[in-house]
Amino acid sequence: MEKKEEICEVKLSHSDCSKSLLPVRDALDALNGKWKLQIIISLMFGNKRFTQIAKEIPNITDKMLSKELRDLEAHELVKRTVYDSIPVIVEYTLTEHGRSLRELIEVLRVWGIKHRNQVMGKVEIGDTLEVVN
Amino acid sequence: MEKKEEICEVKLSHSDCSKSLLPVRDALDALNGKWKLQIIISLMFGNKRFTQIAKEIPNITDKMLSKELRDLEAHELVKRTVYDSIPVIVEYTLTEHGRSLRELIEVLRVWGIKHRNQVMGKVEIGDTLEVVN
DNA sequence: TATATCACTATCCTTTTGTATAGTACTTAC
DNA sequence: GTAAGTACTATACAAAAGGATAGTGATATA
Repeated sequence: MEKKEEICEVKLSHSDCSKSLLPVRDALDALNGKWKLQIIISLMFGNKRFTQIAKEIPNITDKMLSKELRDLEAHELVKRTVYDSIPVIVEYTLTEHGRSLRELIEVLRVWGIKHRNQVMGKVEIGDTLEVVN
Repeated sequence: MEKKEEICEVKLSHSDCSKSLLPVRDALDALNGKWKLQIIISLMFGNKRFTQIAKEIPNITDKMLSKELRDLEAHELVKRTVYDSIPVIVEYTLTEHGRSLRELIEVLRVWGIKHRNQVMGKVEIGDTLEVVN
């Protein structure tokens, strides 16, 4: 009978947890990898053309930018517009859905600053370290 | 002279944008991949032991869980405690710093639901699709 | 004519991520 | 004594992500 109670407890916790896991998984599927959020940030600051974005984001290669923009388009976060002027101009803009990531990015940015101060200041992790105080 | 103005505009925007990019990059470095946030969510719901976490998160393998827990420990988000009882019990808990991700996860969860409703309902993307309405 | 820009694509390679399967040393349950 | 659970590690492999470099066809600039 102890066993039965335990199962109930586990099931409840498991079910609650799953309810959180699924949407977070969905979000991560759309925003995965090193570059997507950085591209979205760049577009929030008004960048629009391929080469501009490439210059804005340190170390991104053309190949990655091209691939990630295609992914973001498929997820309806970014819109690609081709103007058939001479020469042809390709413009990238955020969709309404893409702009709705503003809050998430803000929270991530604030947490990132905290993380850098609390953890990265002490020990060198990765390659983006700059000396703190 | 048009050129000079343009350079100023780009520089300003670039500098502002970089200020956002760096912390977000820091955050992504600590939280990257498919599993870290899911593990943290699982620990927020009170799970603590290796096998429990493994059961809680769909499709994670022992190898990945083991690796990601080590990464999270290195970033001071998770604490690993060994009790030398018989048999030995290993407990994983969130650190204060790990718990500070609660808001981020909540925002991500809410956005994930919105994303599922707005985008994933229409077209099949990935393997987590369930029929909407 | 030579160089540069734009918006990419192609190729090759390495690293990381993820899967599958098995095994270990211990203990508890049946 | 057999099976199952705990907390992993080891091995082998496939797939995806990411990096480096070069090239393309257009046009614009010097």
